[in-house]
Amino acid sequence: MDKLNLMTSFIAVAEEGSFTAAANRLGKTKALISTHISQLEDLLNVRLLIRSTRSMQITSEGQSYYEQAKKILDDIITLEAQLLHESQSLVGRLRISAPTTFGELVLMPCIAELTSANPELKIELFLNDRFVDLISEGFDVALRIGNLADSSLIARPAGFTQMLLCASPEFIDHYGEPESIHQLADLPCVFDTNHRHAGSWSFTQDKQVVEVKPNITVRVNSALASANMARTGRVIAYCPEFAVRAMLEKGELISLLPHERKYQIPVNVIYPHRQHLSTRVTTFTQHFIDYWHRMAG
Amino acid sequence: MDKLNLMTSFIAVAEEGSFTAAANRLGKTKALISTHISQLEDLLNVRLLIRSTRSMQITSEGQSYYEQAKKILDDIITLEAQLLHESQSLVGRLRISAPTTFGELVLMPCIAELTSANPELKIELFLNDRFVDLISEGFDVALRIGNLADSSLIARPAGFTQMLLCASPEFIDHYGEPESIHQLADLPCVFDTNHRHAGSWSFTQDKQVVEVKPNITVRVNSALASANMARTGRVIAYCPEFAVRAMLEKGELISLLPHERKYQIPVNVIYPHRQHLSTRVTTFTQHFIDYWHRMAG
DNA sequence: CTCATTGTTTAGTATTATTTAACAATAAGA
DNA sequence: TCTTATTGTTAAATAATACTAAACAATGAG
Repeated sequence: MDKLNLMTSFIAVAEEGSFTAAANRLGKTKALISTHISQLEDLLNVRLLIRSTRSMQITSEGQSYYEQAKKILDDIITLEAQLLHESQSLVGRLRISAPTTFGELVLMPCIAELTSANPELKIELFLNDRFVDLISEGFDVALRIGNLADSSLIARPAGFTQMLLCASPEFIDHYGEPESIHQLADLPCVFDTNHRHAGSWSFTQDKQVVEVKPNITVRVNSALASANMARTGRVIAYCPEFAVRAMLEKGELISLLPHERKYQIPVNVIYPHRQHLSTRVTTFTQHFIDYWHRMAG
Repeated sequence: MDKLNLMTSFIAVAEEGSFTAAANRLGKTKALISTHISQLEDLLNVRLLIRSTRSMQITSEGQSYYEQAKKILDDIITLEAQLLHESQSLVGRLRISAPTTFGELVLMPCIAELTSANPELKIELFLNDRFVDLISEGFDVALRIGNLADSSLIARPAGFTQMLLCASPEFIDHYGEPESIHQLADLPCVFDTNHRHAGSWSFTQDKQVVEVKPNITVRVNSALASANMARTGRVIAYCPEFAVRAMLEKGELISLLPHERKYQIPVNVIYPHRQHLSTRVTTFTQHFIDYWHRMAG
């Protein structure tokens, strides 16, 4: 038995002063109102209304129940409205998980735009290159670079990042510019261990993926660290474009074999469910995708 | 859909941290808890819990909903407990309707006992010899002397009052003591118009009711007034015992034909319904009935 | 006195609540 | 790595209830 329904019926009767009027107000039959009041009285074990077929009078218990029951129904309406507002406006906390270098170089300016436009939005960004359990660590959303493992999580594709082979001008002066990816087996290379395939780099040739095993002299679990390593002039690095963009623009690194079709890796926004997404999550996602297209395009 | 049920399930899940534990606590199946949470989320259009099959985490919306929903359920429990206490303890108002003379002579001492034992009980006593509509005038209880009209009201028999033929010693000195009720047709009488049968008095002889038409010289709508009239020595009165008891004890009036079986009229306590009587009503009723038996017996 | 209207009751129907059982996902233990 | 036990979800079946329609008794208005 739906107690809130009974309370609603009783409040209508108390305010209208009649079962029939209350039934009309609620769009129900008077028979239903009658059983509702009886049920409520049985439930509370208290007489709420003294009634004959023609006249009715509220008891003193009924009066005090009316006042407080009305307040409770009001509280529920207020709670629901407030909750909807909370989820549909850009206030409150948004916990984001992202890979370290990606977060440092790409996400910080993107988030800066969002927070300056929405000062009540509180972002908590956790940068970590290991795979994080969104649910148990309570993340609202995560960014993932690379192909996704099978999972119950929901992915929204945001685009791609280009992998680039890079070396410094000094490196090229010393070793000459390679003319084929197969020369990488003979040239000193730094390897970003965040990549899936341990010890090999992937390239796209004629829409086919080609794996090459470079001559690895240094391994490090950071794309930015591998780019900085290449900048010293000792090694070639294979980095996502966002990690080396600034260095390429300054001439500190040069993109090797630029006419080769390099490997593209997907960028995804991940969330742990599909329904009832808060506006915080959807707004962040859309803003990031826009930002990413501006940067890449 | 019973919203309070959904809220209860959600609160259990939030506190137990698991659907299965919540189901055990509520004595329901986990399947039900699962659908309850889904329904609540659909209803509110807000994600309350982020969950996989093994781990779960409350959202920030879920947290704020939990806190306020818990408060609302508490409010309902408090309201119901308070209401029950209000109806089951002797505090508050009790509106009583009673015939005038009966109230003045019998009820006042009876009520005095009750209120001195229960100082928080507030009695409102309305004395009136016309028939009062309990419901539209908001009476909790009424006392009725005499046979009841058909009605939807509930009657609880309290006993009887004896009708007595009375005259003063002066009257007897002057007219002599009558030897039969049939002499009343020739003796001056005062008639209490509160009686049902206009112009005749009823007696019981051999378990048969006998009607006698007295010689009415005065009519008045008050038993006490008719007793006081008899005390002047001019007339015979036919009064309920409670109206003349004090005068009989003082010798101001004498009961005529005491060996005749006089007419008994019922005393009833009336209330407008049968269920969910407040303790105020049942306590008053029981106390009155006890009091009445002490007086009569 | 009749008539219209009230709240109640009952029986029937529509809707919802709940369970059972099968399922996919996953953490723990061997 | 595989098995096992446990989690939350889902679908189908059933139990429970909400609701309505219609007939009813009570009563105030005209």
